[in-house]
Amino acid sequence: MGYKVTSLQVAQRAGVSQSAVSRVFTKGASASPATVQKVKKAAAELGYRPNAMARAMITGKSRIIGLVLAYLDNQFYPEAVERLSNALQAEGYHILIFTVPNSSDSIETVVQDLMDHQVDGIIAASVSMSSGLANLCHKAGIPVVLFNRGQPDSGLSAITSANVKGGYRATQALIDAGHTRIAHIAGWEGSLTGRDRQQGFTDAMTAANLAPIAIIDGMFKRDVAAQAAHDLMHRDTPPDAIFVGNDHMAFAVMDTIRSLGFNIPNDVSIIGYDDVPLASWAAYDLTTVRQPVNRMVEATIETLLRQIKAPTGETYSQTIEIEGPLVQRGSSRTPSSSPPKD
Amino acid sequence: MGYKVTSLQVAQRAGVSQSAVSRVFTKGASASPATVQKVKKAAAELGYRPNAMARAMITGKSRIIGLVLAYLDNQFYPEAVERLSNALQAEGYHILIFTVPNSSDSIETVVQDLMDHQVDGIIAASVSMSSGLANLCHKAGIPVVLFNRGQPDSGLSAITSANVKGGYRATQALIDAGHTRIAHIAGWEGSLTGRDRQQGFTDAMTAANLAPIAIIDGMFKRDVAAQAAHDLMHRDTPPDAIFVGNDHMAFAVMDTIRSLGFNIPNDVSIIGYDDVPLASWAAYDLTTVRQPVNRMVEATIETLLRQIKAPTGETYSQTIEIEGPLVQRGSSRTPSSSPPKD
DNA sequence: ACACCTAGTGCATACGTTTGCACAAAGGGC
DNA sequence: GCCCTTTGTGCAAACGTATGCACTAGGTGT
Repeated sequence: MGYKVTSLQVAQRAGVSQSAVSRVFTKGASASPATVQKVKKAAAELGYRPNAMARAMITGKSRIIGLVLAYLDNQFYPEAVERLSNALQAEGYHILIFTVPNSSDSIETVVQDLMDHQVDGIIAASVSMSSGLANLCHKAGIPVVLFNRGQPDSGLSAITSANVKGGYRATQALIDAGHTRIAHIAGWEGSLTGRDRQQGFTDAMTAANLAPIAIIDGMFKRDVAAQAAHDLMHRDTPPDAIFVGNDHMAFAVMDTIRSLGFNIPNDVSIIGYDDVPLASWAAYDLTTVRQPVNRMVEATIETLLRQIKAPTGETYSQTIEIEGPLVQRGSSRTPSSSPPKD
Repeated sequence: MGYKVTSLQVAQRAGVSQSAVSRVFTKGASASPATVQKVKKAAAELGYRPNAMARAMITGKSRIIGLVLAYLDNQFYPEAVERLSNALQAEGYHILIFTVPNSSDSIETVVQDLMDHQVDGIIAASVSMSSGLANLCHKAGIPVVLFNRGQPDSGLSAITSANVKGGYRATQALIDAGHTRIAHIAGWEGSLTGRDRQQGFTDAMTAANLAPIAIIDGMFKRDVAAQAAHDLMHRDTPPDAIFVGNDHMAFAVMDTIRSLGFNIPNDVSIIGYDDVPLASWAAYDLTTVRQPVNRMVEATIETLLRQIKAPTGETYSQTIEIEGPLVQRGSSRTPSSSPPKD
């Protein structure tokens, strides 16, 4: 029996007008204590709750925000999703979720889908948007925030960690520990995130007057990274340290290297990026650069809501970089644990 | 400039009525080739797309389904979410996502929220619904499918793996390998999933005429399971095998046991449940009972859509149990790798 | 040529809400 | 007791679409 109870039914049961009912349930509207009580009573008896869709249609605000993300196997994202979800829930928003392969054509249709649903805003996690698409959103007045993936001159807001600095810091730690044959298995070079971390790597190497043993694109994928690690360790002079573009790949790298009979960190030091929960588990105990998820989420939501609440036309797009510390664990040597140099 | 273009504007530009436009975009309605062409042209020029909310309001079908889930740190769920999302997307549905702590009061408000949004159906992953809540959904004509968590006489559809049989199978494998001092760190005893797996465990033990060393409630939580493992291994006669209620806990158990100086599987065999991706990674190489996510997702969606499409009033609730094999890996001994008995 | 059916179209209404407007009642300052 | 402000109320018009109904045009069978 799919009976749906409307404000009108509540109204006549409470002996007031339909508008009165609406006002009781619209926060910010005024109603006398007497009406409020009558209406609430009638509503409770009938089990009435305002229809969010009808409300959305008239106000033009759906209180739904679209979340599109590329990877879910990288442990960083489930955590981010959970936090985003909770934070937005607290603000009275809901999340329409989309997972898309990282190809630019499918994201196009997804964003269109989102716009059809009148979402109030879009959070795009680790996906790139064509400038045409960005324009489309802008025209439709839908704010977009890029999460964990900047995009140079898109005019889009973006929240990332300080990837260049983080990459630098990780590499510097390897150098400080006395490593000289250092390789980098990079994040996907098609992403700014990957390129920035790599930039930090080369900056640090150059500053230390060291030449990288190798830089290989790991595509943010386990299997690609594993293959890269395999190749690296089979060189005539294998690296004694590897900075990997994110934790997700670093785990694959560690698995591979160990299976080849090498010891971590005695033979090779490994440093990752993200500090996902798994990094701290004993089986990996991975040294890594922390991405402060909670602060990134806070910044994302604040940026998004500010844009949503802004008077139409005005645009407050902003890009924020959040720094995270290097978390020293057992997968990499420290200066004191290194063999004495010269 | 948040200009929104409506079917009416398209209509007058194409020189037809608003109804005509609607019919062109409503699949199943009829329009002459000439009108179709005129309308499509005008629509393209204006960048028109039908407003999903308005459409939802009039048809009563939002093509949105609500997904509520409790854990996201257990790797099983991100995978499930991704698959559910993709499959539903293919059917033209969208997912409104909610993460809730596993307390019955908060799920109440969440489901209410979902109903306010006129979702066409609800998928509840690993959360329990009070019978009152189940009734509410039934009255509102909103089908509910429980994913990976059955609920005895709720009248709700449920898709689970064959937990009793799975638990039995895992335990039997330990017995076959020659273990005699077997313990069980159970899933949360407040969940049917946890209880069923435990049932399988005790069944197998009884059948083999063995007494469990211990059964401890791990609550599906890493820290609780770790503590349990710690306690177990500090007993006078520690277990030589542990069946853990799910992989997520099993990893914590392995970390703990190894840190105490024991070898897996020489000192202790470990078997988990789920076969999440991480289970196959070299660092854990965990023997486990596979839950076939893809088939569970298929079944979930099929069940849900069938109920959605069913004529109102009729109810096709069904519960499906899907069997999964034991995946033998390195964390547990096999009969041949065991020391010879007698 | 007549009756008949079919496909396509426009008109108008409905979905369930919010909100501007007009107005009534009540309260406050002299 | 009068005027002015405030507060609460109902009426009616939106929001953007789908769809039953009546109607026209064109085609088919005899």
